[in-house]
Amino acid sequence: MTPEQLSVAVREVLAAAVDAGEVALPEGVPGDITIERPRSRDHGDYATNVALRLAKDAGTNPRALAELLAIRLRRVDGVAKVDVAGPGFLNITVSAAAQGELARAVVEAGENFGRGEALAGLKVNVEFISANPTGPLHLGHVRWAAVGDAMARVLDAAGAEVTREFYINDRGAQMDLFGVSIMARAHGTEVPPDGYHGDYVSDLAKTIVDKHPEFLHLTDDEQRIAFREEGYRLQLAEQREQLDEFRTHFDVWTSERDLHASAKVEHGIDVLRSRGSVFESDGALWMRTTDFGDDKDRVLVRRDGSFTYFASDTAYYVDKRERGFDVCIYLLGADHHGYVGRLKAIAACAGDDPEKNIEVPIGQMVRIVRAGRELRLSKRAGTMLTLAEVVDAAGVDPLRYTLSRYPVDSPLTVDVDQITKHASDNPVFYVQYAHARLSSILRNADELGIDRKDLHPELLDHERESLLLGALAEFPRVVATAAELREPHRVARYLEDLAGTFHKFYDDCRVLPVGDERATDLHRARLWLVAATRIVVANGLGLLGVSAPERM
RNA sequence: GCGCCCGUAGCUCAACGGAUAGAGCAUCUGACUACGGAUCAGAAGGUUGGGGGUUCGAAUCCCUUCGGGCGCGCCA
Repeated sequence: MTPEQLSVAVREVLAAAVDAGEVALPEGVPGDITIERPRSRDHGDYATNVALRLAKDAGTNPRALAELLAIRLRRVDGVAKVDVAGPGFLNITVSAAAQGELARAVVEAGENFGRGEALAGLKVNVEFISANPTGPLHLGHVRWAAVGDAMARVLDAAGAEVTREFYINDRGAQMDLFGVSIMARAHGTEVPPDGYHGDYVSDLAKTIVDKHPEFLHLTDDEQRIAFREEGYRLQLAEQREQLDEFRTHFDVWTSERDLHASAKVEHGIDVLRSRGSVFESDGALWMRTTDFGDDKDRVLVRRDGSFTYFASDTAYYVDKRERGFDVCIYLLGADHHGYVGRLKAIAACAGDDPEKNIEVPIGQMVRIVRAGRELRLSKRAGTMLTLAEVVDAAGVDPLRYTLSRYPVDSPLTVDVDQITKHASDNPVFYVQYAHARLSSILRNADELGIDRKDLHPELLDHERESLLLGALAEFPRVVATAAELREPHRVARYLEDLAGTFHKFYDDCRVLPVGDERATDLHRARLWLVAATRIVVANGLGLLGVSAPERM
């Protein structure tokens, strides 16, 4: 019996009580009845606070209402016990047979277990990282690579149609500065103070000169462009390669230049003009974002006729909506949170609902500590820790896991020594180990020739079996909640809890026969449970883009 | 100055407005001649920064105050 089924049962019980005239609910029977897993085992398998919530409407006290509902609830098939506790909670214990059936359901659903329809029909665009192509991706970007990808996977699992998108900021002054910096290195001259000083610029210069020695003989103006363009090409290719290795794949790469080249910027401005949000002043073209909560109006076209970065943003949003996305998610770092107001204003100016069509979760910065001291990452100063370096040192799985197990709106401190040298402390191994153990049991069962033909769910009545089944039943709700709240870290936390519940079960409940012992129905029932648990662990790790190893 | 985010165990962090605030790491004590000890059992560790308020119930919502991070360009 799953929480979903229980929720339905409670609603039916309420309706029946109303029909029987035992209780009056002027506001009707609520559709959303909360069934939760109580923290304490003493409070049953499930608990609901309906009586607390409805007492006022029913004009009675919560405990009396709870007692009344308990009587009917006890008659529901699969319900073993109902207690009224505390201020009026209903604590429900499910029968082992009803609970054990879940093992079969999970095994039959396989990799689809946990997937749902909560967000079915919703077209979602998730944009993240969107780094400038003027340097390697660094640890600061990696959090969004891990979280953004996990978010996309979770949204997909909840039924949404998801597109992962990377916006390439390949226009503007910083690109020229990048070109000039490479050129300086190629000639062995000083990089300008506000240029890019990292060692990688020298490497780029060398690579480019080796390949294109003729660049050095071009005019200065030609060289600036040649080095800029070649550097751009190499750097973008490197970013893609590193993200590929990090198992973060984008469906769409949109270049800011392309928005301009394809006249989408003009089109975007036209769209907003037609909605009356564009005006001219001081020889510049503006968007009246203050109509929608922005703290100041924004310039689209400068007095000299050139487009601002904001114009690209505007056009980009219009373009996304014209491509049919219902929701555009921009995962930004806290250093960009000043954009939230204007992005929301863009949506509003375009006639959309800024509360619905656009979401801008702000990820707090990753503080990076090494040997007790904070590292400051700066691309221009050249002090950074690249994605490639950290992946080499820590491995993709531990890194992805570490970065996606925290909510993005909390600042995160990563100790580089911790994540590299002491990788075995990482909770990812606790979860992966559970998967390896589960796989091992299933392998051994195969070798012993034990099948799982008949499931006798009522035999799974050990407390640890019950806890494990209860944990498995939570998975679909965890996925749905993670998707709705855009909080993939919930999946990681759930997996740690599930792995712990499994390890405890393993410790107390022998799964396979010992020695010459014959396989009993209990062995087989536990094997079903093991098979189901393995599936859920694997599915959960998959949502985080972390591998589920059969052996470690 | 204005705005956004954060403040929870020694450290890193959890906790759809729910019951006795939980994990991991670190510390201490135990458990392998049976399915993987990368595990398990247990101990210790807290005025959820402070103060008000809302209600059956607040770490969570509101106000206030203190502390930390970040942002406020016709830059990108």
